[in-house]
Amino acid sequence: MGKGRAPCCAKVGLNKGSWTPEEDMRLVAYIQKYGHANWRALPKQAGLLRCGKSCRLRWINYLRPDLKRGNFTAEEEETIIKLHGMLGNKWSKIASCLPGRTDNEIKNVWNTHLKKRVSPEPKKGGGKSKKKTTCTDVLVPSPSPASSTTTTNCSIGDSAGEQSNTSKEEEEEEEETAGKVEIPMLDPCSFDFDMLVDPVAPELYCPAVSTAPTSPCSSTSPACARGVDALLDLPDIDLGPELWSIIDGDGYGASVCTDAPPPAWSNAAAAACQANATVATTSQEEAKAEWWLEDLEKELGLWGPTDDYHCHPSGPQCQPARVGPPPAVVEDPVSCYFQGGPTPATWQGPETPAVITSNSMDYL
DNA sequence: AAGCCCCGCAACCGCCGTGGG
DNA sequence: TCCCACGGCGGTTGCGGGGCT
Repeated sequence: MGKGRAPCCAKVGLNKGSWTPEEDMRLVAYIQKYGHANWRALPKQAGLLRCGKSCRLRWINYLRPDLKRGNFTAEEEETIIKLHGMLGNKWSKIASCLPGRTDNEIKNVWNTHLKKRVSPEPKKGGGKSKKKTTCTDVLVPSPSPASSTTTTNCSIGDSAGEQSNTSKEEEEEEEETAGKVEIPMLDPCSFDFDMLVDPVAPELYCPAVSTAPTSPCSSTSPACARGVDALLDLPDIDLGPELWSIIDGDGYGASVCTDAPPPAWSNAAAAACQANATVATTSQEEAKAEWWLEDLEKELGLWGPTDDYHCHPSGPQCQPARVGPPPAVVEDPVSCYFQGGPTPATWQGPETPAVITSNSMDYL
């Protein structure tokens, strides 16, 4: 199949390389409002000079609100090693076992140091050892019950949680990867990995709209975040000062679900969106959406002083922006976002974003 | 202090599988 | 049944950061 396949997009004139904060904001804003039903059409509709694939990758690997940032925990490493032993380079499958982690991230981690750990290679050139905080060095601050439980639940061996630096354990891991050791608690032959929640699956963002996976109007997605409407007067919006003012709260409170969905939407998606309009506007949801958006804005450098982090001065709701307990200490909001951040972590809403809660691992 | 070199990560590239017309 | 478009996946690359000499 795949005959006569045309390029995914006309690549002439498209931006390549690193994404700019502007592009990120556009992409996020667009997806928040319209979802990502059609990646190919998305960049055009969003006013991005990017390939659809590039947008998808950027969203999946970097901009998704449920991403867990920070170093891999020992448990996660353990899981990766074991799953890799069973599945091989099925990064997406492995990623489905590690909530908040992307296949790309896992692939990188594997190629950079887990592979060496499993099958150590002689260090070349005398081994210039760069200071490298191993994944076991720093535990990802996971303020959320969700993120804290997921890794635990996903652990397969009973050694989970232990530092796996001893040579003995390395040997064991090697044996396991060679298939010589029985894998407790999980039989890859009988286990249906497809049952796992795909971290990339749209329904993660729209769990309440099963018939419209890419509908942005999920009650758990940040879809109804403030400012999105205005921001998304795309593709003609000019990312000038007015945009930032919009982002800063001028458009706050508008529910995207009250808007007519884009033509690309299916009727079901549109209906679901409309149906959810009333549901998706609870204060908690708004707060969550704002929480996430604020974090993203912060990350993108669109906000100024860090003390504005939780309470933007121009925001009309400078009060209870966040429902969950405010991060005890927010020394660095950016790193906060990327490490524990806007994930549902601090979210206390009834439907803990589903995303990839520990329930996802119940299949194990 | 400066240059070199290595490592990690983000992003790109190309192929594959699937679904629709 | 064939063709096409699209999303997804895995491999690879290149740049930037940071440690070492």
